[in-house]
Amino acid sequence: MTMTLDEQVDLLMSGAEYGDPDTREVMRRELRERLGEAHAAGRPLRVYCGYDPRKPDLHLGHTITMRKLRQFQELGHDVTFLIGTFTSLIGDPSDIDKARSQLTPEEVRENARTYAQQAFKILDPELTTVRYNDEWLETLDFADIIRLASNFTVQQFLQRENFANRIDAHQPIYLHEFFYALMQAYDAVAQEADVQVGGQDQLFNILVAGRKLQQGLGQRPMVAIIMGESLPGTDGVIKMSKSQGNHIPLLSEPWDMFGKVMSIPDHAMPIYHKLVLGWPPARLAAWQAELEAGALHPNAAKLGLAHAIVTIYHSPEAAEAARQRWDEVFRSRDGDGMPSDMPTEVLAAPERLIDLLRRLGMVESGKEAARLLEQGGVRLDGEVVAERDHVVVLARLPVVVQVGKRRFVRLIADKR
RNA sequence: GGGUCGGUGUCCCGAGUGGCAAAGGGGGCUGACUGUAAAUCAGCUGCGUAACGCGCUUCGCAGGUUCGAGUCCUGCCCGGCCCA
Repeated sequence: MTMTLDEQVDLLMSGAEYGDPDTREVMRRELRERLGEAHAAGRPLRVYCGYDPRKPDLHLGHTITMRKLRQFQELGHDVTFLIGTFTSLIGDPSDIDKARSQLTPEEVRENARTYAQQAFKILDPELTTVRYNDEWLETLDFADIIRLASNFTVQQFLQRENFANRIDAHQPIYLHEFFYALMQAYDAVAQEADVQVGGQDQLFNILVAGRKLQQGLGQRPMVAIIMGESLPGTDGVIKMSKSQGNHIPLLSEPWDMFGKVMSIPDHAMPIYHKLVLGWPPARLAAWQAELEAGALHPNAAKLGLAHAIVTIYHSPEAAEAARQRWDEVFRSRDGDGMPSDMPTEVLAAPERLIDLLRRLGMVESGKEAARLLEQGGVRLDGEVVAERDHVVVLARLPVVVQVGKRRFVRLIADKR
């Protein structure tokens, strides 16, 4: 670790974005000061990033902040992976549907438990402290909260883009949403944080609420590292999020993960390399040049990306297997295009294909099955079945039922 | 509390004159094409059926008017805006 102070600052500030250059300069300067002081005092900085455990799984989009934490970790600082157990019990205010389904403490604990496991794909478990914010938030009483709230004006909160937009759009803003920011701000105070990492959606919570509250309570305001770019989802445009249905969970199975990565549009490949694989600019530029020169085929590039990502979250072996299966299923133009492994089900008596598909859960409804048959989306051993009344007889067994390109079931007469 | 505007196809956004299974997007699914599950083009996208016919269930909730209601009336619930 022979980086100079300025090199460290450059590294840690890379990817951070604040919407205006002045703020960036301030953060940069403060970070430099702190790093210098910490070094002189021989103590590491306290760095953290908070994650909301309401959703059962983290996805690739979350790894951007984790990689930033990792950088701090590698420079010897104390990293806390903070899990917002308390905040998530309240329910996300901006998401009205979800607000109704409040989680029990047990559910939150369960999610939280796997969260840390998932995070350790990026973070060093030895060097990471996992904490839960109910540790300090639960102890606050109403008087405490009023006192905390008195550090802010309503106008300060209304300036937040999120709220300002909703006022313009005539959408509701609930009072407790203000307290959400307040709670998150208190996280920083309780931990006496030196640095907090977050995404753009946390700009207000960290830069305004968190820093102001620390200052109001006599602490030195922390340095905010707000990651500028967010990862687009599988559609290639909209920020990855579970509610958009375009996310790639860290816990997804190798084959699923591989396929999801393959489904991103070509134009999203560079940002995936940058944000998910964490490629430095030089390497990224070289890769892009190769691509543009035609030396690297886009399909090969994407296969490489999918392989690399599955390798990180599973293993090289799993990535290799997924890739092979991909070739089997999609690359063989005239082959049968079937994966080597697929679920097996028993057919004990002749059954109408429509009923069969529904029974196996390969379609949602009989209507859908009928539609798929009409459109030529259903195959038996690779042959399109068009008659909607087709009956699968026992003499055909074993037979592979295929719906669309990716749903396969092998039908057999009976188990063993 | 008063006035006013609004809540639409259980993914989202959004048209809708009393005849509507309800326009149009997005998303999703299927097919063609290809370099992939990309792009492009086409079709489909409430459920059940002995099924191109019949039935059932949908427009915040509950009633009512009507041969017939998303559309009209009444009450309630939930939101925006203005006033207090």
